[in-house]
Amino acid sequence: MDYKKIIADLVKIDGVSKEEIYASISVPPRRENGEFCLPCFKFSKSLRMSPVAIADKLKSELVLPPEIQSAESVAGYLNFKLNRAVLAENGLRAVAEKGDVFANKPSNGKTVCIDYSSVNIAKPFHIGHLLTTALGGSLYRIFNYLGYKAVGINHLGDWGTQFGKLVSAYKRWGNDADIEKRGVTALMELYVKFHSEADSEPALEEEGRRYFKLIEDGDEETVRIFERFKELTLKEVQKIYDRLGITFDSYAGESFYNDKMQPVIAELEDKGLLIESDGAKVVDLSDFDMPPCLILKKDGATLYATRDLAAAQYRHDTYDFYKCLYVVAYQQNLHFKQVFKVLEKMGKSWAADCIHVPFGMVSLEGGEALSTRKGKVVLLRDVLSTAVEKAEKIIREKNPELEDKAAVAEMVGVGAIVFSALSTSRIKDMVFSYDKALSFEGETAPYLQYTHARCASILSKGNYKCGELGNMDWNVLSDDESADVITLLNRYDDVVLDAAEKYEPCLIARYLLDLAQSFNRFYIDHRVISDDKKATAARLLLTACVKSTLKNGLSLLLINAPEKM
RNA sequence: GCGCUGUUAGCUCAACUGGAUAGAGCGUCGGUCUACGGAACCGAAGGUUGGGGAUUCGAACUCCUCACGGCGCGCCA
Repeated sequence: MDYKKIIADLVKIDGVSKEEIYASISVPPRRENGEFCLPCFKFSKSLRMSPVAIADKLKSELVLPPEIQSAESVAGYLNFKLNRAVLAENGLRAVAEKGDVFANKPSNGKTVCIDYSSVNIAKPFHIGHLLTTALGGSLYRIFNYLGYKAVGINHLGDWGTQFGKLVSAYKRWGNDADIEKRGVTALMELYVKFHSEADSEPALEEEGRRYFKLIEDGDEETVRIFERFKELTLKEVQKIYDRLGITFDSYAGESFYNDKMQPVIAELEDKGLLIESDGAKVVDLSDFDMPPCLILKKDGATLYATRDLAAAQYRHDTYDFYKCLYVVAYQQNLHFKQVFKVLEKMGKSWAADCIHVPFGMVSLEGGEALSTRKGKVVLLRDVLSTAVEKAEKIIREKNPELEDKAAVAEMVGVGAIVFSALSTSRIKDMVFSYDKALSFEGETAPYLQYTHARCASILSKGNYKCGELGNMDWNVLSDDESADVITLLNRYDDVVLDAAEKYEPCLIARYLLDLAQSFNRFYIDHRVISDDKKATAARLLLTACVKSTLKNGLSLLLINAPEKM
């Protein structure tokens, strides 16, 4: 039910289109002014009337439909109060129709590629990777929910001389049993050792380059070693993805594009875009006030941008995407601007559909940057298990009878961490602190999960049956608290749409907090289960709608909602 | 130096895209339980929205300018 449309159809202003009126309708900041309002200030000039007079005049001309209870002219605003019984009936029926578990919208035939997480081989998965992983994973679910086909791409960092160095270190100091046991940690230590040894023995650098050349040339033994490191890393990282509920449709990373760059380079050459500069080959972007985009090094080797151009072309050819998102930190703003501009200069009409979705930096308390080499890392695995342990401890205190404590603790602990990454605007920098990440009160996932469990508990006590509307008294939902909940419930699909358009899962997070808060207020003030059967039926339905919306919204944020906790 | 970005309560963040008295959480202080789950709810204190200018009936939001922080600016990715 689109109340703005009802109001826009209702109000007639000379020389102002219905669309314009629709766009002007907003929500008053305070409840006493109603659910919707039309500010009349901007019509003042063309109508040659004061806003107050306009609002007065409009009010006198209104013929109110059953959905609207009253209209009032207040200081230049035309305020509308809804008929709350009608609001409740229409609003709750609409949510109830979606069922206990919302299904994804019907397919719209559009594909959205999402490049996210993009782990580096032989590097630990630390909290610096949390944002891209959570944001991308959430956008993946949001687009699927809205009827798109999302394609998750993990653009692996699996190419470069660093891997030659790693092989070199492995050959010198590697211990298979240790690597088997400690996995990526052992690999990373080898890599760090290589660097410290190379300081005193410069020949090592050359050796590293030589091993990388062997990988490039397809030397059987070296490639086998490298492939094993790759498998090992992916196996380890998969455990994290499983805990976060994240999946990928493609692991085509840097090495995948080795044989796909030549055609792109040739095309650039053909189109006369490739020019020489200080021995390197670049695409000039001075027309756009940007530094040139480096395509080939002096020695003819390809670069980051070369690979991204090939990847974009490949994704376009393979997926025919509607949008191709790059969920990558804002450090690479310029890089993506350049790459997309080069695509545009190449005449790719789809260049405009390539979108960088930037997000802020993660640092440690005290302003320290994360650094793998300096050992300044907080492993995501450790953060997750710490959170889960804490959740388990709290469950043992608060709900010792609970079955499946471990499973619920996993949902709560992991949820808290993921939510902390998704609850604020992407672009803001984030200082990681255990204290904040492990908070389970206030604006957190456990608060939302708790509210969901509270709903579940009420529904089970009230013997609520999903889909059974039956005979109920809608008037009992006319109070402020109920109306707030129902108004919010009706905004859900708009919020998800907005989150998709802006690539901002935090909009859903904020919304869910509002919804949970308004429900908890409702809960405190109104008894759901009472002797009045019709009233009980209505309040149970409201509770069920809140529960299913919370559950669906949380799932779009990669968070599970237990029935009990 | 140039470019991008950020700056809102002690701290972390909102503000329906230019609307009415700028709202939440944490923290502080004070309340609400013989419970349909207290991981909750209510109240209080706390703001010149970084400074200054401009546009507008109206600005946290648009424009200009300054300050402070982050990031980036050719052979890494």
